[in-house]
Amino acid sequence: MIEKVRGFRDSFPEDMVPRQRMFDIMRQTANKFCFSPIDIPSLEYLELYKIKSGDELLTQTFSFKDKGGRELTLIPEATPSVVRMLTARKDIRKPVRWFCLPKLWRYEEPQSGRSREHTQFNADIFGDESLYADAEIISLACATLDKLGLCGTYKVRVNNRFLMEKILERAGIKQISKGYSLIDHFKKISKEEFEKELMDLSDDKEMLLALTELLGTEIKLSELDKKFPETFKSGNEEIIFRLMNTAKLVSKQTDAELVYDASVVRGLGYYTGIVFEGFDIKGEFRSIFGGGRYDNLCQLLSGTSMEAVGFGMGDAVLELLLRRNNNWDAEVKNNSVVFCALSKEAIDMCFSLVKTVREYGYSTTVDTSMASISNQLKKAGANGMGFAAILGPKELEDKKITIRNMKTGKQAVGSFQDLIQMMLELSEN
RNA sequence: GCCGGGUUGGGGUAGGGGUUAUCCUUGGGGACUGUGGAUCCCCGGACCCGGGUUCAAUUCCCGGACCCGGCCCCA
Repeated sequence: MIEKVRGFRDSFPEDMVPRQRMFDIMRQTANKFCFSPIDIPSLEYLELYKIKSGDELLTQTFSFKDKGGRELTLIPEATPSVVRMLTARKDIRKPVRWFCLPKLWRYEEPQSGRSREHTQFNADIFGDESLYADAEIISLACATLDKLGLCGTYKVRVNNRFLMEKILERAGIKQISKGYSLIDHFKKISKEEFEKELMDLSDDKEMLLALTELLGTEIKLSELDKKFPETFKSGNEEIIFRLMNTAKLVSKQTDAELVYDASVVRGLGYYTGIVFEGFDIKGEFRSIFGGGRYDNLCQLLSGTSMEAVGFGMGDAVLELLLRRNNNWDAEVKNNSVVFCALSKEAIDMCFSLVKTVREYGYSTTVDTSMASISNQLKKAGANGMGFAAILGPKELEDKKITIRNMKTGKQAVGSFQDLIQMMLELSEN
């Protein structure tokens, strides 16, 4: 027996059914927001990731040399490929709204909500620098979660990289990237530890105190202009208003709570405006989705300048969340029928009926086991079938068929032609 | 890459230096001779791998693999 590869997961029907339902909702929601589907390759040149990322990322890729000595890698993220595809075409009208559901791979230690292979719902808007694009991206992420039945269980924490830069400068912090790195750890390390490390970055104790205070506070975006500390406000009014207006637009699409949270900086260096993360309100899991504006990345990767804003939503954390909300079941399909054949002749007859039944939108199969009727019905019930169509010597003689609603137990007998009609009638009650 | 805890049939478990390895469940078959998850009967199925200690290891020791969780990182 050969074991499966570390960090990879087998997915059996009981998981794939709810997972497909989740992916279907992602696709449907993206379609409703007029995002077009694309697909990206699973392999790219490692080079594609060297440009924007440090060595850290490269050690966490599944990469190898192909037979021609080229360095390839299973893709660790979607954005570079999407950008490569977009900039390869000069004829695409802006703005561009694209989404995809690629599998991504990361060579790191598996832990809760994170395996070495996962699927990510990825959506971007290119060529639109406006706050409307920011709002649409966040709205799509929220609308998807709402549609999954998660409304009220999550909130979105928002920040803006420009605003943070100004704040760090005002706090006297010169090493901006070190500042971000420390802020990223704000929620993970103790307050004492944090303050100690913060003091190393600047001498302005008063400002650092104000910064620590701000980092520990969540402000509703609708009240940002009133509640934002005066110390950091002047000169940043424009960014604050943009954040507020973005939130106002998002609130037309979702009831999800949007809060300003200075500790959200995202690990990435390449974000250039708004950054955001979706969080489970109970705080049990890692972030549900994350994203932001990255207006400079296209230029870096391809030499073509292009504004962009997008998000990624992994399936692993989402699955944990849906499981916790008891929304991860393989539900009974009312439009499924099993033909219970009780004789050889009946089996033949069943097979000449299934095509029509399928054309009417039902999922159907024939039970050819020739087991007793009670065993066949037992099996049908266990398999969650909506109907059982029973065909035995009795029915064959009369050229009729018995149809049973497996949920209600109600039955009807009629001609083969009436089968669909009988199922419709049995569905109604 | 690092740290902690695990690993007994498909799932959940009991046990334990020498036994036919326990029980539940799932799966397969059958009875109830054409109407459902009941009951009864039968069957299949496991000690993660390698090395060491020992007369003897599934059990003890060491290493590895994998699983769970955490660090790093989060694209």
